[in-house]
Amino acid sequence: MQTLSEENYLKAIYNLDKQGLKKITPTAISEALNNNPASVVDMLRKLVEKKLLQYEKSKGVKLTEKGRNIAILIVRKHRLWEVFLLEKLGYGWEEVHEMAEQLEHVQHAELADRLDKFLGFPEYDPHGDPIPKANGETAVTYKTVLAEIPEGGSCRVVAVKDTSPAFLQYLKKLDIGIGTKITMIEKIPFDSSVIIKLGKSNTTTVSRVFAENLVVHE
Amino acid sequence: MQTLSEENYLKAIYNLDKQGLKKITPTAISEALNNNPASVVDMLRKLVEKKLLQYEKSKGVKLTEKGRNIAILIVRKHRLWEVFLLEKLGYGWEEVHEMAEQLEHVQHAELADRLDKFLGFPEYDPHGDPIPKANGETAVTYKTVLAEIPEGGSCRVVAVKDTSPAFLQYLKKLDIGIGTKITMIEKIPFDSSVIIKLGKSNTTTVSRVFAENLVVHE
DNA sequence: TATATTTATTAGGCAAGACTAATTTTTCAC
DNA sequence: GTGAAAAATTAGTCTTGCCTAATAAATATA
Ligand SMILES: [Mn+2]
Ligand SMILES: [Mn+2]
Ligand SMILES: [Mn+2]
Ligand SMILES: [Mn+2]
Repeated sequence: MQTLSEENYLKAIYNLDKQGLKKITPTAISEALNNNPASVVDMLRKLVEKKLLQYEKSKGVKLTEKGRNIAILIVRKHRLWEVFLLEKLGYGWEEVHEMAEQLEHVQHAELADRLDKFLGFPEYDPHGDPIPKANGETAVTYKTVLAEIPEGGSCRVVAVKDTSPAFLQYLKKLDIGIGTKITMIEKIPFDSSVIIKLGKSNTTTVSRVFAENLVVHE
Repeated sequence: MQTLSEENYLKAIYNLDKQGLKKITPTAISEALNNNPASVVDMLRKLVEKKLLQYEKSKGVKLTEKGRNIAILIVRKHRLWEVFLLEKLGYGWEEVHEMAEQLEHVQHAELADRLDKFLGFPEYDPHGDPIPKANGETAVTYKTVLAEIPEGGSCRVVAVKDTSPAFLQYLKKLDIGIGTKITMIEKIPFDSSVIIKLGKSNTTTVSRVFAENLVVHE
């Protein structure tokens, strides 16, 4: 059994790995958890002791099979609870993440599977992230962001990278959600803002930061 | 905002009060929480500081309005989550309490009300305990236990006092649940065991401890 | 390669929440 | 009312998880 804090470290490390970070360092982890590298070093020692990860200064941090399984289960629970909160309790997609951060730590052997079944085995969470299956398999995450689409190209929104209420509320205001079709009209060289067209409606200009946090496909 | 530990103290004190204990002492609280009176004294100091309760050695502990409201909300969430786990996820009544102990601490202003609505505003939890309403009102709890029914008298199960899996599994085995009709056949003076009849089926003998943990009405 | 900068680690502390072992109060019994 | 027993409180520790400051190690840079 792990503490809540240990679970959050495992999840953070798992996510950094999924994001493609090749060398996972104490500093990277401390940035993800918004705490101090010294605290991370303490905790890494403890997690190595518990055989949940390996740490060599040259290679960085690697989860063991056991550590990764725990991390996957937490992510699975997190995303399933987000679906529950949105679909069953009617919360908005900008509200569910914070509660899921608490719910993901609720412990019971069958909980994830029962929730999964109750929700009808959803494949994606409200932010477009794939929900790991009971056997631990996870669909590949799309990595292309709107900023990478060439002028004239078009795509559909498949996920958001940033799940902060600020970003999600802005998307809601622009009427952009998972599945929305976007055409890249023009890229402004000065500050990398982009002009896009939503469906067949009017065009909008969004910032570089915006365009780098919207995950698209096609 | 309170810590998880503070919430558990408030809930324990609220429950002792509901059970009719006139003077709530550090020892009583430590027994409810399965910890040490010395720890309780530390925490009481902190909760007095936060104006969540008052403590005078002569009168014992009393929750303030603020403290009681927090306690009621925790109990409300606990019981609503129990209904959710039983009705929506299909758990048994002996399994839900442990998870509800975790879920009751999930924080969000609207959570209890949304859950309540989703569940169809249930009045009682799986163990027969009344679910506090959004405005804080709570139906009176029945207090008569099976042991108090006179020979020849009959009654219906309305709740269980003990919610441990051991007791609930035993009840399940005896096919006793909320609503089951029981007739008191005989009380054995020697050890206060009682012989009861379930519905119109056969008779069974149960212990004094058993008879004191089954709440009945009529 | 030597120096500057960044990163990692160690050392020393702090707050929360619990515990054990005194010690002081209260309560009970006679 | 006195002495014994029970309850409450205090004192002193421990663990977890975090922090800051100091030091050591690794990287970059010139
Ligand atoms: Mn989330
Ligand atoms: Mn999500
Ligand atoms: Mn319960
Ligand atoms: Mn209950």
